[in-house]
Amino acid sequence: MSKYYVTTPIYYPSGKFHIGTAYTTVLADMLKRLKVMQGYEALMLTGVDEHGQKIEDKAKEANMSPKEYVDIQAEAAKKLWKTMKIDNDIFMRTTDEYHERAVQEIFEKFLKQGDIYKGEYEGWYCKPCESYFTETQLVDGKCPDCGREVKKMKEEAYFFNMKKYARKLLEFYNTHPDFIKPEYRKTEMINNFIKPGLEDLCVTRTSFDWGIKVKSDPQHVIYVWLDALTNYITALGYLSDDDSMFKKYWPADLHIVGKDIARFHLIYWPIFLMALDLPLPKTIFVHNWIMMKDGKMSKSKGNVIYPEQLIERYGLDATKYFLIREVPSSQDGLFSPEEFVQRYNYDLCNDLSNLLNRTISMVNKYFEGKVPEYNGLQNDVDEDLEKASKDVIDSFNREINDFEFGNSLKEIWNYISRTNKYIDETSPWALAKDEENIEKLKSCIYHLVANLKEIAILIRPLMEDTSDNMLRQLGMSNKVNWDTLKEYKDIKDTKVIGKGEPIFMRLKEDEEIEAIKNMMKQ
RNA sequence: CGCGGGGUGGAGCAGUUGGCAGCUCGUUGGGCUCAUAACCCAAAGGUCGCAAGUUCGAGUCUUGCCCCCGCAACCA
Repeated sequence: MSKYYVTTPIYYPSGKFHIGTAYTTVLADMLKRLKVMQGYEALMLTGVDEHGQKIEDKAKEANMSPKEYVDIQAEAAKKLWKTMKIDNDIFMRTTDEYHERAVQEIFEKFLKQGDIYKGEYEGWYCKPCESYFTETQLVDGKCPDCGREVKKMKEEAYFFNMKKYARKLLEFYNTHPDFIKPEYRKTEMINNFIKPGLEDLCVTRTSFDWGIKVKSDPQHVIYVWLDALTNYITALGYLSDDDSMFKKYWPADLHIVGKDIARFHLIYWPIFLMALDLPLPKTIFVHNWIMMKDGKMSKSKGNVIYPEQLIERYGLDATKYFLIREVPSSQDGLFSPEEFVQRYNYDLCNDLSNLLNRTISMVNKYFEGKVPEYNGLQNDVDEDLEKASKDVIDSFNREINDFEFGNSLKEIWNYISRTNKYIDETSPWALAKDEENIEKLKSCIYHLVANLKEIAILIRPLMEDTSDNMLRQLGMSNKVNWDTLKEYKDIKDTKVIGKGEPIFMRLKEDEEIEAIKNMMKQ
């Protein structure tokens, strides 16, 4: 059995997770479930990155110790993923003892190898905020957080020698075309960072405490990336007593990351791995953001939407559908109340839910609920429909392999439309009027049911509840996998439920748009 | 001359190796009645950012210019 290891980043829990975080996680979850259905031994990792200055500050604000604060945040994250039925196998916390120990060991190894050296970090320091900023981060030469004067300061710090690996990294890029998706992210990295010459990365700080201490120099705390990125291997038990998982699952098949942290994953992470002499992940997929109509989500703009809000009102599957459907790989996706309600109504209610409903109604009306067996190509359009039923599987796979996840859904929905059209082409209500057309009618109904079953399987990695619901109404078992798709003609002894239940009810557009707008103001 | 992405009918977007400009929504007209005023068909609507060039032929290639967005290194 082949393995598949997919990861999300470990999120920084300094606040509530918004819809962008949910997007990444839903995507990873969908791919994991897809691989499981396809017979892989799939493993999904997500988690939280709990160290750093900002957490320390937030904890102080809340009158807690950093550990107390992150305990609460980690629970909140777990709860959200539970609500979203995310099927992650591991929930990583960087405060876990085995992680801290491994990171310390990695640090010492790098030090010994000469990859890490002691130097001086120089930057613009804001005393009240106790933070360093880079030249470009400053706003009008002042602190971007509090607006006060900043001072150029130096502190002792350890650096990772990135330059040493620059050529090797570039060579790896060139010999592994699938390493970075989409391709233009690679170009961006090469032009912006590698070609001008990599700067060494500062990997420790002394200006705060909340972090993993350097073993040989405990005044220093290991800073962000060396701590965070290594979670992908420590989560599997790298450098622990039991590294069987690591042996089995590393290298990762896919890291999913947002464009904001592309640089760290595309440059620093591979270099760390090279320094550890470990194989590199097969693919790192950089996804774009979900933007609000008036730009980036921010509390001050009053345009933040939280996944819980949408789930509570519209259900999990509808929320997940929207997320995956709306973010293209070439640019940012757009969230707006209008878009959300329209997708819900058009795609989920009109196209999908209604197709199931009208089909079940006809099976009952014409065959007392019993699905006729396959009887060949009776109607003129049957051949064309069956071809579509094969094509949709290919196009779905193609889009998934191209990392065009939104398009993969589009392909399924095209197929749903094709099936709706088939009803008009065959006009079963007309066929039912004449006993002579009984074989045609049987064929029509059979094809409709077969298509719906196929659709239920195709959407299953993303929308399991909906898939279950569809199969139940069709009178079928939900014990299905990707191979079940091959059994298009094999439906037998099946009785649909007596009265179809809408899986998605049409929303009143104006009301719901208003409702979502209100959510965003909270 | 920092780097990358984008500028296509009212809105949001597709357009692989150059070959009659597509999709979804909206609009207008029609069909159907199995279904959730749903579903199906048809029509109207674009000088494909601007200009020049290569070519029998360019949204698609070349050059120049104009807009919008992101990145520009230690902030997840």
